[in-house]
Amino acid sequence: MNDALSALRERGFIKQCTDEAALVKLLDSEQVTLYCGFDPTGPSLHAGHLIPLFAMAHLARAGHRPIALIGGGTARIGDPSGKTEMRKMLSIEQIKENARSVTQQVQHFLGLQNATAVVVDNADWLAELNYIEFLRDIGRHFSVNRMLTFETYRMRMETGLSFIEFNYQLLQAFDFLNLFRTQGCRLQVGGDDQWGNIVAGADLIRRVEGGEAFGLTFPLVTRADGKKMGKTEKGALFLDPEIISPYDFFQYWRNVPDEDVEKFLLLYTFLPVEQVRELGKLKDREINRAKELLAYELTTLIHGKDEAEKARDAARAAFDGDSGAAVTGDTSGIPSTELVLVQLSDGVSAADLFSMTGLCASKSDARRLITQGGASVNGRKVATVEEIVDESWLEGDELLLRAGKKRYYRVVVRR
RNA sequence: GGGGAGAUUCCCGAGCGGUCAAAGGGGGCAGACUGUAAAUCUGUUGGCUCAGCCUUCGAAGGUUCGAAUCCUUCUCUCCCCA
Repeated sequence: MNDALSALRERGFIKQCTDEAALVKLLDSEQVTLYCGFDPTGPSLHAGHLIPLFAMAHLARAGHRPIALIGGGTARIGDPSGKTEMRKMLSIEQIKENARSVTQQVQHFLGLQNATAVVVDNADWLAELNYIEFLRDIGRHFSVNRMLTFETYRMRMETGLSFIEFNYQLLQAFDFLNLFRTQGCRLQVGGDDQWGNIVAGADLIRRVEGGEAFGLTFPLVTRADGKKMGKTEKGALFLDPEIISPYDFFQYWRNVPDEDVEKFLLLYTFLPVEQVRELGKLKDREINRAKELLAYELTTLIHGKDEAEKARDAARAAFDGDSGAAVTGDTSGIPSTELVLVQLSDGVSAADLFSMTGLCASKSDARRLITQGGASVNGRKVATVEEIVDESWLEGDELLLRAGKKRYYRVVVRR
């Protein structure tokens, strides 16, 4: 379990640490229990959660004991960190449902790394808190003056901050204290936006228990092209295959900017550092090999080897040939819907087909695409808005719709 | 509690009785160029049964031949005072 921290540092995981020298010593001398929180504010984890997940996996591999804390309680409050306005409140039912799926995803990911996936939900202790007791025991340790100097709150002094959000930090600090007491948890890790909350927890432990606890944050990952990390045209890059298909997930990573490939390989795969450095040296079109590997490795971790191979093969089939030519090869990884043959025999307008598959948001959108010459079916360009697609367009049992250069969708005909 | 300002299409932000589906920018999408990259240039950006029609300018009413623009009430936000 030596050098767990330097390994993380080498891969680019470390942004801030409360007392690095002491933490190194601790990590080198014993098995450390650590935790990271995941608020179930959405139906699924997304790309932004990958950094803490990977970090926990690395620490687990080094012999330490990670706990994933699902914020079923804190999600009822809403974390103001890094947000310019209050997000809308989720219903308790919604949070519970989110917590279920998030728990599963965390367990799945950490399970693959043979990490003993301890998962706890802070609703178990926060939901029952007694307000008066909490204020007396915990609240008195927090200085409003000091909290107001934190960037998080200062920023919100402009736009407004409600009392409910102002309390978030106390609850998260209490979580840390609670895990310190019940699990012997000594370290909390999280995104850098959590720095204030994490430090507040470590402080609370020192004040209440006189114990020493540590905090460690990860950098906010950015993309070289300035686009928001993990954002797709459909929204966040969720890990749930029902929301983002493995193919689209694969494509996101396959299309990352050149400058980011090395950084992402270090953060989002377990490939050895030396190998990543070699891959990072690739130039021009060669760098695409590194991008493909990044996409393949990560898709394998999230969706499994089969899905990753299908996605990779489908992407190769769709993009390796001459653009404009009909696609040959195994495209089964590309998302698809079914169409009954009878419907096709009667002919379907191309605009309908494109909006039906979700490649275009609306029929007007499809018309626009066709007018601008960006629509094709099985390599055959849709020339006019009036174009009708019928059986003569079929290639085997399939219509491979292409919108623009990169977006594909399959329509499989059922006979 | 009192006084002031404001709520516009994905975002920012013009418009202040008809010529407004609403300037400009950002973002998105498409085309050219390419390496499924970046940069650049061009086009496009509410919906539909698309040379026409329908629904949008916080919500509900009202005035008018006609409203995003005027009036009333309501909801919310920000600022100043307490």
